[in-house]
Amino acid sequence: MSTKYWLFKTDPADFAWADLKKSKDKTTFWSGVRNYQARNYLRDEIKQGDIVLFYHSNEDPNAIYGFCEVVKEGYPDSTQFDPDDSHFFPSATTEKPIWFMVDIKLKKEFRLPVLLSSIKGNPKLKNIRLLQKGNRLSVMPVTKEEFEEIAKMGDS
DNA sequence: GCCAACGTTGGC
DNA sequence: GCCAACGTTGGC
Repeated sequence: MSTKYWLFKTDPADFAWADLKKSKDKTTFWSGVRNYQARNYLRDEIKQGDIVLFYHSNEDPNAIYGFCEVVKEGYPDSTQFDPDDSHFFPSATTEKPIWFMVDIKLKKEFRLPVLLSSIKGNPKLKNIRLLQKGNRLSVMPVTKEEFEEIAKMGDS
């Protein structure tokens, strides 16, 4: 089984790289995704051992701070059942959950965050999903080549 | 704060 | 099943 590579977006006001670093075992559950395409990735395609780039959106500057390893595969997102949670989803039941999450553990912090502007300036990354016009997916695949290029940028 | 792009909702 | 209205995302 080969490793796959992903990019997760987060608004740092909600959950930032610094929050992950403070988390127990540097591990967190990735809850709150409410988009069906992203849900399908979380439920069906993201496997233990896969690698996840960690991207901050709505920040100045936007950047990838490092990457994580998937330590638990898709399971029901508990926030969908909690009426007090902003991600509560009334039509979901524990028998028929709609939304899923995975657990990720910090694997490596980049020496230098890889800025969105640097990604845009790198011809090798011109096809990356992140740069596609109107792209709003918060969970998206990246290729091995794209991951390796970004990891190199973060280390140099 | 603006606004383009997009996903979802709901009336028909 | 269509599609207009609406809310949200996210870069600038």
